[in-house]
Amino acid sequence: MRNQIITLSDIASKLSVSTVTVSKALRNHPDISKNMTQKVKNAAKKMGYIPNKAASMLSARKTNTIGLIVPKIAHSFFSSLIESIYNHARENNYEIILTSSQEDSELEKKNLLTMISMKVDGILISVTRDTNDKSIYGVVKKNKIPIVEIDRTVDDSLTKVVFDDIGGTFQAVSYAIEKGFSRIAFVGGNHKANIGKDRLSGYLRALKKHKIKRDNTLIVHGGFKEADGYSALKMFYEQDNLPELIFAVTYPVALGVISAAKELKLKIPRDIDLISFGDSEFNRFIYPPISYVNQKTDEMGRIAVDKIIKKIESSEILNSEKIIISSKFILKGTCKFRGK
Amino acid sequence: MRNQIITLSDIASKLSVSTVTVSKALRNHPDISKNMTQKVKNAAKKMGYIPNKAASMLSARKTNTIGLIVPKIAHSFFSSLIESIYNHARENNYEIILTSSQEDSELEKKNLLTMISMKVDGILISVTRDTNDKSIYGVVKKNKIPIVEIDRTVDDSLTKVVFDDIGGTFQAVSYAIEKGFSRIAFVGGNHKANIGKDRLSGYLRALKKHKIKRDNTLIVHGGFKEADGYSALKMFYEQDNLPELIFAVTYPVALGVISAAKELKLKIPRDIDLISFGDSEFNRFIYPPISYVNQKTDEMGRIAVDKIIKKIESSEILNSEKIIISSKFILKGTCKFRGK
DNA sequence: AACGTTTACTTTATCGTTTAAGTAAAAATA
DNA sequence: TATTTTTACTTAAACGATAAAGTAAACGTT
Repeated sequence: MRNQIITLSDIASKLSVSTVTVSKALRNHPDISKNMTQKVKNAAKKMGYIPNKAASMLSARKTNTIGLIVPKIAHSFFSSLIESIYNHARENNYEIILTSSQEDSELEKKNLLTMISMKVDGILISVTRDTNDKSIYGVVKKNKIPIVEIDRTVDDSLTKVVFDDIGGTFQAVSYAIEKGFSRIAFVGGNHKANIGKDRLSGYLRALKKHKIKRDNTLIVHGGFKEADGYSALKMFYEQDNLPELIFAVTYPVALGVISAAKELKLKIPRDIDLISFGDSEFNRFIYPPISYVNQKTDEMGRIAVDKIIKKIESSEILNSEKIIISSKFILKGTCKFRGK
Repeated sequence: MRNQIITLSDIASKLSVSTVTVSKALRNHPDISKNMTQKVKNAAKKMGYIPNKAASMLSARKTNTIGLIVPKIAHSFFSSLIESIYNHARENNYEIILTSSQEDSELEKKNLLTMISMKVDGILISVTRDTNDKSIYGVVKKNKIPIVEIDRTVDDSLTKVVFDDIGGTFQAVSYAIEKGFSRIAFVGGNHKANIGKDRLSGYLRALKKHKIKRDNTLIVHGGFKEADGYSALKMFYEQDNLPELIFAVTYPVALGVISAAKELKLKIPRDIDLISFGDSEFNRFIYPPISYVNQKTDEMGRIAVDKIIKKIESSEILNSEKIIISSKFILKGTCKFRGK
């Protein structure tokens, strides 16, 4: 077993042909005869040739690589999304370079530079909750790299794939109202971020439709994390302003509410009821399982990959689209009825 | 805003120096004067220069990139591990190329080739549960790429970072026995895989120490997934061979047990008790929270990254080590005592 | 003043691949 | 049969960076 790294020219000299012939043969270029193509492929296989992507990128300006930037990895929504994106990318012969911005928009900017530096063919990004300035995409645009936003977005001019945040929330909150709830809180969500803003607007729309007056003491701003749900419920309790039901802007926020409820000895759904936007694979195991607005992560990943590849592979500039994936309210163990 | 991509030679010609001067200046090479270095850096910044990694790789044979291969992404253990590896890699100025083998060892082989093709500086891998042939590393070794195995391993000759599967299981099972449990089942785990094998051996060792005879009807082979736990409990029930306590080889397996228990109307811990190897961030939310053997994923990620970087950056060939991260039994809501 | 040394650059060659531009021989066409 | 076209290659050039080798000027040293 030789441990030299095999290059095109090794194969070429072995077969006494030029490297270009080898390169073309391996790519099934019509210039090369069937016979030679086969000979080259056999030799390549036998010699254990593995192409050098760096070299081919430099020459061909194509890496077959998609850069993926998420705010967090170890998070059930994002890890499902990453998996879905990874699988669909692979089916289409693209690799994934993954970076996480850890909800830090400075790091996010660096990640964008990294992607450009690594010459990814396209970028999929879900921005941090604090990113509210689309100027972060300046470099990307300057370098003409296709980009698609997913779930969390900031730039209206870009193609994006999102859930039906407004509609899903509207449906869930309307359902609750129709079941007899009226003091419904909206908890969590940075309202600069699209998902916070849109979910809030779905909530408000539902109140309006049912002629319930907006009560700002029941709308809590904040983040998308467990701690945000936790502190919100604590606050309601301390201010003696408990709502009948909490709409949690994400599943982690809902968990925070549950956690605070446990400490305060409030029973869900008896003392306080709960719905969340999004669920997790663990929802079946908690009691009661939270009723939620579903997020079809697999579909989101698939569509996002399709869109970015379409942008990469079509030479003309496609106009931007906003793909909205329907999100429906799923009734589980909470929000069943108002009253004991 | 020009939309040309800026290269070293653009900067060079702007400053009327050679590209080499620019290249060296940007890398703080001592050949270049303070003055010139500053001038170059300013120009680079102003012109929006972003290095082309493919080019520098080709020239310098270094990508500052680590390939990460996991069997699954959307899995709480692996997503935490990925996050930890990502963060520590970034701190050390390495990027991550992520691939998932989806528990498919053929795909795993392809992923290894991809990594070589992308010229990663080193590879971190957690093999699929079916990988039992270290020959998969043939190409990697031939290409002299440093590799470190994490958690799931197959090749004794490689450096690896693992949990104390034997010791952790031994501790947990011993605890259970001391609390009065004697019919303890071991569920899940492909016993070809190291984690299955070692956890089984910790279990057997605990039985032996406490002079409990091994009962093969209580040892269930299988995978590491929820379905495996589910079917195991169903089987015990149908065969009228319920154990007093189940040691689940992974947290998902434990969830499967819970799920089956729910269907069979068996209460945990009253009718059947449960421990798992590993937990999840959701464990606090299920009732009762499962007592488990802890896995310090962050530490595992950090050590794995340290080891692979050490291998990458030291020219001499380091001999292989096996780093064992201690794993301790953590008592939560299960396995408290035997008897009603 | 004559010499070696250091400083701060430049020139040249190379990494492994692909694209563009040849070219000789074979095949098709007139 | 003479000419054009096609086939199946090759040679040359390039992608953008870096490493190695070269060089002129400034600086030290005795």
